Amino acid sequence: MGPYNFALSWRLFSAYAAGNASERGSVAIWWDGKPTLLYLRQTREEPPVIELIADPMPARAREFQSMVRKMLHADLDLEPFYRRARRDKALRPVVNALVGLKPVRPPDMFQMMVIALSEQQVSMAAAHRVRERFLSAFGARAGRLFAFPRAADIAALEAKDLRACGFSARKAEYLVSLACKIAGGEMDIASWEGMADGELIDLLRGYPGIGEWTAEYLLVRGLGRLDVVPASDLGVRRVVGRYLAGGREPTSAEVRELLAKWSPWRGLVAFYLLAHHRMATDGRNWSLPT
DNA sequence: TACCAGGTAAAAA
DNA sequence: TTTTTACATGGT
Repeated sequence: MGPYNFALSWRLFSAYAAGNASERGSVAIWWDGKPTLLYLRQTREEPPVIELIADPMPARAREFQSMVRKMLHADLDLEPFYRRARRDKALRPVVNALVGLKPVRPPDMFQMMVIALSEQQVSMAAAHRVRERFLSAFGARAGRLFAFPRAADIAALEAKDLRACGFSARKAEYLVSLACKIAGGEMDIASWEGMADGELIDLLRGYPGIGEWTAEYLLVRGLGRLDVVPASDLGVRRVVGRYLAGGREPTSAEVRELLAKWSPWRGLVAFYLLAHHRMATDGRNWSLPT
């Protein structure tokens, strides 16, 4: 199904994955009640295939593969997006430089909530360090990596336990409360599947700790709702300003206007702009392994 | 040393 | 109703 640049996609995903994933294609996840280490790589055959090795090989192999396919957006066809983007002066060089890039999403929505809450307000570097401490304290070791703790694991903790990782007292309370709601069934993630983006954003915003930014972030990054944009996101505002508005820094309302014409790929456009800008500026060596 | 960083909710005005 | 403030950590 169209191009897939796994190495590039994984590098962007793993850059801030703390101790959960490595740059070379491994990631620790929970499966069948056990912390499991996965290795992923793309073969050189034509067409390329994503090879998947788990240690130990997991139960329910078919379900397992389906979960991995979701993580990788394996069923996303980029071609319609590229056809549209290549007709646009601003987007053409961006997509041409990043052909085959897809977002990688965490396998678990509670994990995505931990990531989102950790990234509220503070720098990516600060959030990254907090998650490292969180993982080493409460994660489940799989090889040299850690699987994120599940909601039920965190539901059993006190807010002060999370405070010790560097979460603010309020974020710590929100995370324990969210964990309790998921573990207790009050928050039914399976039921989100059939809901429209806007409806689901409104639902999520009703939970303490989840504001507009977080709700939108959870949808696009955690659920793969690629038309959703966290328009108030500072990074999004900056790249949309840089690539689509002559360099000034737009408000979130202006971001929504500037991206309106990209539906149903508004979130994907923001992702591509962020990726392109990061690779151009952050000093990391983004060149792919040979 | 300040100040800012991929926000949120509660207090104050 | 709208505006202001506290919050935690890491980089500059």
